[in-house]
Amino acid sequence: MSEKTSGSTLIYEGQRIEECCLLLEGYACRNKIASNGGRQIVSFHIPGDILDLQHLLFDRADHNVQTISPAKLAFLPLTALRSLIDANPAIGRALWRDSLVDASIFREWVLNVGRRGAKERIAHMLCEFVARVESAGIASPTAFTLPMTQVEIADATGLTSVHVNRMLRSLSEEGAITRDGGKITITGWEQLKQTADFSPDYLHIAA
Amino acid sequence: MSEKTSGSTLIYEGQRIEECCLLLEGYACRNKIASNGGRQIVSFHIPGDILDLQHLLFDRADHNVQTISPAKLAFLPLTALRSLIDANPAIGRALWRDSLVDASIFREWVLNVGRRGAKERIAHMLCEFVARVESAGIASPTAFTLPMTQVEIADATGLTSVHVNRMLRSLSEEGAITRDGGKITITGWEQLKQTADFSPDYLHIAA
DNA sequence: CGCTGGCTTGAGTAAATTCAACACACGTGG
DNA sequence: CCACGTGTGTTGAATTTACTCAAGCCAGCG
Repeated sequence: MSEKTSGSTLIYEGQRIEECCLLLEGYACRNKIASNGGRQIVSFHIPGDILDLQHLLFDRADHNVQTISPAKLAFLPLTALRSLIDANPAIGRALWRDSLVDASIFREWVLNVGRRGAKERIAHMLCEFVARVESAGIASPTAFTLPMTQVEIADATGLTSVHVNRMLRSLSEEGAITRDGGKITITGWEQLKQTADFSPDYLHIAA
Repeated sequence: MSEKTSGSTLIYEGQRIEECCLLLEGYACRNKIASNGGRQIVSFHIPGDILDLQHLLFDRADHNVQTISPAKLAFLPLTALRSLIDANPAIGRALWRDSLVDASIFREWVLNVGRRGAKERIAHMLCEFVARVESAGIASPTAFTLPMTQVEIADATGLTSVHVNRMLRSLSEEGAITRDGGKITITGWEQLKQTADFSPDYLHIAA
């Protein structure tokens, strides 16, 4: 078990990997950097998530993994995990399914960044995050303050933080969210879902 | 085995799935539709690709699958595929790896659509496609005319077809590509890679 | 106390979209 | 056979969206 401060980089792109990170407490993200300097967050992670399952079958990381809050992590040696899976195929299937859910979320993100306007895009990202937090039993959508900064929201949605700020104000004026000292809470869940074009099917949550 | 015309929809979002599609000849894409009517292509597929591996573990499709050229397909019943994997774990691992490569490509697409300008974005998409075609042994990058239309390029890059047209002209003026009656060939591979910010690591091609 | 990181706001600019038209190839039906 | 519609590509002009640049605020912290 290991404690990390907010903003710690756990895995660098190109790094050779020997163990898998399990997020126990706190929040994290995966991101890639373009050569023009732009950072794109490709996923957020919540307690219980495995952050780099792909390293069971890839030996090098193709993206970075960073905490976005203070966090606690467990590191599982890949060799141990591999023999666990060999001995118990059901675990392998469950983990495979996990990585397929990951992929489904990436597809939705491509849609989100590619074909939705700025406000819808941000709203969708918020909806997805709280839907996952709720499904993990961590909190209810309406009683939860989101852990990410406006810069992180910008990097996740392919926008600038300035524009995110303006859109958040607009969402808050419409009553979908409430802001207090930079902390975002969702106070108009139905409305947020509607402006977001959010439907949770792609999360494949049902048992 | 089954033949399809260009533009056939093989799988609809929400559909219940009993078999897996293997693309034998021709090209296909996976896409999602936003409620504002926008279509986002989330991946292109080449001969040899399995188009919906995720249905081994999901019972409903979360996106559409369509041909973008005349195509030949084989359909594998999921039950048969599952018992094949149970009997032969190495096949399962190979397929799992396949789905992880898929996911890695989705991540790169999120970056592409989120953080690159229009021209780089298109160039990157073209680079990826020919890199995959080459790695599959179908053709060499420079001697291959791309199978997709400008509308499809637009839907894959999150742009409009009008803007794609202008950027293609610009790429062709720079000598990176050559166009002839709507057919695109890559005639400046090194230059295209450079404007694209393309590095093939994320394709995890190495054996 | 002075930094730093995060948030906010305004004004000007750049990028990509929208709207509108037209050209061309193709296939279909009269 | 030709007429017609459709899909694809092309181009220009006006518009919108989001970005850039710049400044300033506030809270937390060394």
